[in-house]
Formats: sequence, structure tokens, C-alpha cells
Amino acid sequence: MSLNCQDEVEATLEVLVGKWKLIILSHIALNKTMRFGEFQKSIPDITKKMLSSQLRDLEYHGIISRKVYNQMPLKVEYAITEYGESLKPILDTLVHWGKNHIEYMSSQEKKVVDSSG
Amino acid sequence: MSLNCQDEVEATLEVLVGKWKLIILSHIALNKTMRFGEFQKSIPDITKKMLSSQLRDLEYHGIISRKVYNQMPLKVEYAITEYGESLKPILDTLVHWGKNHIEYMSSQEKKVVDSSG
DNA sequence: CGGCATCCGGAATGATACTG
DNA sequence: CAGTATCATTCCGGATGCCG
Repeated sequence: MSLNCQDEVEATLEVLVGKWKLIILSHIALNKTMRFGEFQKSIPDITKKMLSSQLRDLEYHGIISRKVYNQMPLKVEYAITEYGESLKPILDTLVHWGKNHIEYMSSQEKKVVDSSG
Repeated sequence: MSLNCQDEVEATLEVLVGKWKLIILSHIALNKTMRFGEFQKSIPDITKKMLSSQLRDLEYHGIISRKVYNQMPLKVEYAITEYGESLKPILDTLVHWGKNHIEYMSSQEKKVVDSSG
């Protein structure tokens, strides 16, 4: 059996690659449903085009679902699928490590700021 | 308190972004030390330039260490740092999900292959 | 052996305008 | 409101050659 897990990591990366996918997931994982505009408010720096394309990718891979309401004004709701939920452990470890890393970095920063004080 | 974890995810991504970083980590996490050439053998598709730059990034962020032996022929050993070890849970969840995803995809494939049989 | 410098193409991302 | 179309740009990563 192979000890290195390159294929598995690559398979996961294929689904999660993209500047905004994990950001999007970190939001939708916490809500039952989210609308296009809500994503834009939550993620100010993302453009419509990027949001749209990343959402489509995630939908293609079965991570999120998309429901259109035929009404005016238009309404579209996104939700995380059951399969998408299986990504939560990844998100959790990412958030956990990031939290620790931010603390680590700010503790490193103090040593630098020291010279200006 | 903030419920969305965008900053944390982004902080983690800043360290892990790059086509090969997680692949590299998935290899070095299983070995005490690895040499430049060993990475090349383990990851046939990576170029010297990419390997070099990704290793430098990881070293910069304190994830791996680099030790040069002043001898001919040149010898350089890379190792995962203690801080780098803290990424293992992320790798584990990635590998775990990837494994499951590969099975999921191959089960989807059968339905398609069906038409050629 | 391990790695950097240079050049280069294509993919990823962004800005803006337009649409049902 | 929720996108798409188009054009511009940035940047990642690959090919190659040179170096200690």
C-alpha cells in the first residue's frame, strides 16, 4: 500500500482550489441558506463574476445546491448539500489552525514593532 | 463574537496556497528528512523551479527547515518543523476526504461507463 | 546535486457594462 | 436581484540554461 497520500490530497484540492471556495464554504457552512447578495455582503472583495463562477464550480462538484425562485425581484438560494457537509472537518481544522497562526504571527510582530517604540 | 471564520481560513490559505505545497507536505510529513532529489522523484511532475520556490515559501512560514551540508556533491535536507507538524490534522482531513471522494467519483463513473458496455 | 535567473504562455482573477 | 459578456491584467507555473 502507498504511504504517501498524494492522490487523495490532489482529489480534494481539485474540488477546493480557487481563491474563494473555502471562504464561501466557511460562510455557507454556518447558514441554512444564503442568497447571492448575502455572499457579496459577507465577502466584500469578491466580484460578481468570481462569486458566480466559484458557486458554479461548487455546485458542479455537488458541494452546494442552488434553488431559483421564479419571482420578481429574482431570488436564488444556495445551501450546502449533505455531501458538502462532509467538508466541515476540513473547514474546522483550517479555522482552528488559522486562529492559532494569527496569534503566532501577532506574537512575532511585537518583536518587530519593538524598534518603533 | 464573529461567527464566520473568514480571517482564520484566509490566514491558513496564505500559508498553504500554491499548487504543490500540500503535496510536498503530504510527503515530508511521513519522513524525518527529505532531500531535494527525493522530492523530485516522489513528485515527478514538479519542476525544479516550482519545488524550490514552494520549499522556500514553506521555510519562510516556519513549516519546514532546511539544512545544508557543505560537501560535494551538495546535500540539502528538508524536515518538517514542530510548527509544521501542527498542520498534520489538516493533511489528515484532506486525505480522508479525498479518499472518500475518489470512491464517490468512481461510483459515479460506472453509471457513465454503462453506456459503452 | 541543488538551485537561481530569465523568458514566456496560459490560466486565474478583476473591472465594467449589460440583461432578464 | 442575480447573474452573463467582454475586455484587461495579474500572476502562477513551465522550459531552458547557467552556476557553485
